[in-house]
Amino acid sequence: MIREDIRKIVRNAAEKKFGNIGEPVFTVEVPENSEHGDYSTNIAMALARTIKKNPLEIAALLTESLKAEKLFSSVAAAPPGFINFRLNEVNLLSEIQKKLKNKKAFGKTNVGKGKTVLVEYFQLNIAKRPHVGHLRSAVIGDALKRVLLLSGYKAVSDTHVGDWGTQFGILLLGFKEAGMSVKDKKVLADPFGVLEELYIKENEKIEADSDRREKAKLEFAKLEKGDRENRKIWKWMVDISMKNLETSAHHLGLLKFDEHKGESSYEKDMPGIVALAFTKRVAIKKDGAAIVDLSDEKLDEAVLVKSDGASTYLLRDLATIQYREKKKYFKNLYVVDVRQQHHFRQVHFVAASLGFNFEGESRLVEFGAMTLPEGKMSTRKGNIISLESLLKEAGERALKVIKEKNPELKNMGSVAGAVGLGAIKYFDLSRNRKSDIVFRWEDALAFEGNTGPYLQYTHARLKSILRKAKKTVKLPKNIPVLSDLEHEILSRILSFEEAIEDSLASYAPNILANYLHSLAQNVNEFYHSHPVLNEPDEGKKAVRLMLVESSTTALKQGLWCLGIVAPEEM
RNA sequence: CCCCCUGUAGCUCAACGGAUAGAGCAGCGCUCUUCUAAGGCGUUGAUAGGGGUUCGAUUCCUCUCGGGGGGACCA
Repeated sequence: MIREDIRKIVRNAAEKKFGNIGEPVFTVEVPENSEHGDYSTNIAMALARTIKKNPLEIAALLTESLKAEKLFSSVAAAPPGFINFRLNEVNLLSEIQKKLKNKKAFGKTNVGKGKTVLVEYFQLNIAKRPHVGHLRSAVIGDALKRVLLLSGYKAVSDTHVGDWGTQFGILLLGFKEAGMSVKDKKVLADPFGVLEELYIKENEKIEADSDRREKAKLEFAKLEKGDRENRKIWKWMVDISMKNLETSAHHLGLLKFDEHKGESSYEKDMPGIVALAFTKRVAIKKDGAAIVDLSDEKLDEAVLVKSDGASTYLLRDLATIQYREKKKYFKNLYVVDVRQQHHFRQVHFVAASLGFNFEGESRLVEFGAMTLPEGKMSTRKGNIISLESLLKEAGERALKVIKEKNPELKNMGSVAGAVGLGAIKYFDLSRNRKSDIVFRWEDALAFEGNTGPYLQYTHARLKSILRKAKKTVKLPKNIPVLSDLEHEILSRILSFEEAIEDSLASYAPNILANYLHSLAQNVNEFYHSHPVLNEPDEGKKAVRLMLVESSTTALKQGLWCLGIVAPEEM
């Protein structure tokens, strides 16, 4: 990566000039304003205190020795003490040319070679249909997995399905009382509709009657103890839900999950953990329950086992950590809603007290809530937007636009699907994952401006040029003078890997999304101001074709990382 | 009561402690005899308030005032 190279060059130059400078904290970055060059560093300002000189003076001194580097065509000091670099164009073009030899591997690095990272996301609940609230975890997790893969990591994705817990007591109670059976034709015709209705009704009853809650909990306790009938019904619910999960994941275009280890799969490990918690005096008994007092951490009480003997979510998560610890993953990433932070802190402390290695190797990749303009989504309010209806609407709107703009297009249906999905995913991924998102149809399904379709469209236009150009032209021996815009675009394409690196470093897909949008803006400006096919100068034409080809490649690969398909035409 | 997040343009969002705080939408004015106008160009417009740390603060600390979330033997 160029940025790394520049870092080393700058550091060496500083050491040569000023002797032992220790390990100064400084950055090499792409300046916001392209007039400041392709890269810049603040090392002079960082060194100012230790070597007691004016930053600008230091920058000027370093600039002198850096000018000899053949990587740069110019190096300049600028107030208050930046050093700005402009890349040598001959070098720039040949680097890009190298990258185009293997387009599928564009942006690929081996920084994660030999390391396996577990990513947990799209944690659906059994017997509930996925809705837009589940979207964030899915698309962020999927994007992380893709970026990890491109960076040379091995990635293991797991849905960690919510297939255990009191909710099944609630469902079982209602199911059995209504005299339903897993063989009923009525039930089989629309299992999710039946279960959802059941769940809502049953919750209402429980609200009104607290004895009923005890009954429901008893059903779950029975299930956990192995009651045959309850197990049978539960198994059926899990089976149909898993099928539904696969369908949703497929419709969302997610990479295949490596594991679907539901909470129930840790059932056998739970008693051991409880025993360990008592032996280590981490847990105490209280009213027949096993609890951990975390009031010193201001985290209240953590419950491992309830008074009725049933396990909790917390215990299941501890078992999950124990299991994953044995796998020796390089990192465990949990892509979860920020609202679960309290719970995860509890897990964190209990795990640490039990001697599990949680800290350092596991971390939350938390994201903000998705709400509706009128407030929170909830099943009870009945204002849930299902994932399927969102995807359907997206596809329909996209198709309408295509019919209007490009009625001749072949395979309209699949392009519409890609565009609709692209809009939805980009809407989510272009935002800082920690921010809350207000879901508005007109925003989530916008096709103009800073949107997924804008990037897809940019890609499709460039592709069109390449199709018409037919053969690629070889670069001439004498490289023509590039315009500032051409230079900037080529330089940005070369920093693709850095966008990936930065995006991964903070698990923030929006960094990559911003990079792509900015690239697309430059490319669109280029598109309208720099003719390619009609350019009479063969040398310029060749460079422009290369620019188009490399931009296309970068956009396509970047979109892939976001889980967005880039159609050839749209 | 305790904990966490958050306050940037009319709206929705960006900005590793750096240079003139960027986009998109909405508004206004241009732009399809040229490679896809889902585009391009121009224009109006913002860091809630007070202290502090720093050569430099939207960013870090602190207080005030707003907004949101969490703290169930739910998940």
